Amino acid sequence: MDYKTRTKIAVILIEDRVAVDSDVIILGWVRTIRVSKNVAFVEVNDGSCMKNIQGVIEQPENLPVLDKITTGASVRMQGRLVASQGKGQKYEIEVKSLLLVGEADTSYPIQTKRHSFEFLREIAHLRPRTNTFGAVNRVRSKIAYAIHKFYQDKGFYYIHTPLISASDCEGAGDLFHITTFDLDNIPRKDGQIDWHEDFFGDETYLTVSGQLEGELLATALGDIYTFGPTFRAENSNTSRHASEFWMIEPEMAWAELDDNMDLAEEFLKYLFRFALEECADDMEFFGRWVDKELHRTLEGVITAEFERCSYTEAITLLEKAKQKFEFPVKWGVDMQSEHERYLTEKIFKKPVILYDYPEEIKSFYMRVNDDGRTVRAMDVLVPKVGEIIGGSQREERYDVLKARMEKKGIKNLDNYYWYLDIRRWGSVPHAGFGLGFDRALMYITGMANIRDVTPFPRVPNWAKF
RNA sequence: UCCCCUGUAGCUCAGUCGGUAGAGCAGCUGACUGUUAAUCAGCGGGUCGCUGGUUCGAGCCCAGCCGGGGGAGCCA
Repeated sequence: MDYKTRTKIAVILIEDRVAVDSDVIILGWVRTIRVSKNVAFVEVNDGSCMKNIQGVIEQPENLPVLDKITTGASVRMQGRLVASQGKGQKYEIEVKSLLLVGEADTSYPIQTKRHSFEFLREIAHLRPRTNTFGAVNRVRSKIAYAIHKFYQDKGFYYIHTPLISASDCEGAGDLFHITTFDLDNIPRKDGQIDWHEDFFGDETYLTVSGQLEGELLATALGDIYTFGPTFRAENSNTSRHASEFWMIEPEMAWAELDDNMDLAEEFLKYLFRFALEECADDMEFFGRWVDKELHRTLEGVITAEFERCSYTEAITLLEKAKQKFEFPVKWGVDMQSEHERYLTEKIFKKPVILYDYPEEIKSFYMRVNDDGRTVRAMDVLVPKVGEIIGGSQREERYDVLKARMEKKGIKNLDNYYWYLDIRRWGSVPHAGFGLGFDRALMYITGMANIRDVTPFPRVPNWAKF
């Protein structure tokens, strides 16, 4: 059987680059088949696009293999591309040859009907063959590409920060330990675990962020971005949290908070527009079946000028609001998602960038304002989700940073000598932010659960496949 | 981790007052059809999440455990 020659369905149905009457070979999986005495229809999908192509067989009795061709089977279909006689598709294939490559018996779990996302999660090895998950994975790939294109076109360098980290205080959540110790026989010294005996001669973790290393590269290359996996051992059981997820973290030298805001706004708009323009077919599917408001929501972000509002102003606005909140509002408290969503959905009705948060509720590395009470942090809030980006201008003054780290109770400051060193020699103002890739994808596709935009999600109690 | 909901056929679900189970879809067989969530007829299909308790009798009531969903917190 010849697998080398084939025409992808997207080339026929999306790009419309194949002339009628051409001979084509399709390699793909049968989505559904209808056989009757005088005519049979086989719908094949090859993953190149949302759409199936329909093969028409005029004399089914001459093709006994049709008995074995069932939903889920892989086939090689050869024939002439013709304008369809039926409704619902522009082209179809007059089948000359139909070969069964891999049969699918009746236990194939994906049926020609709607399945719940919960069920499909349990068969994550097969769900990419469904319409929804085919679309999710295609868009995921395109958006990953768009991220690189956006930054590369701006002259940012893509850097790889380590996934294995020895700093236990990068700021966020619980960490996964990594070790080569025999867990039944862990070396101890004076009652304590003796990490010197471990693989790296030190206690190590999976990283929770590439930011600190990103700063090191930004203060040499100028503008950089990271795009890679991160790991959090938080016992979070929500639709928005995964234990392993991908994050984009740009970092710019010679930049202050307003530059950071400009970049974040431009970046989000670029990604959303890219999805609408480059994934039109898949996006149309999401708009029809997953979230009817999707296009309006994304267009709203693309066309809006993001509101910029200080934390202090936002608190004042929330205090004046008639809305009753579960968590009371008061200067100094961290913003709850109900507050964030009220600001972006009710007060401004568009994306909002909040900035200058109280020093006490934000991380050690954020630049302290002249008032001494606030730091140059920013969160980008969007309707329907709330916070989608978090970032800051970094503290570039050595003494101020060191004092703040001590104040925040960071032990073993010596472990961070390298982070402080870039402030000792040739320090520059710099700023950056983090965007959760999977969360951005949720926003773009309208999918409500992070487990359904990640091909093989890792969450508490689930690391299958 | 906390609060609420939930677990019955391959899938989605119903199951009344406690009397050992039913539908639609899928599958199989046949008929029919330029069909496209095809249609029509027939057939097969169950450790009611697990363990224990109450009861003459438990899918149903009680307890514990396990799984799933939604919300909250933490965050991206």
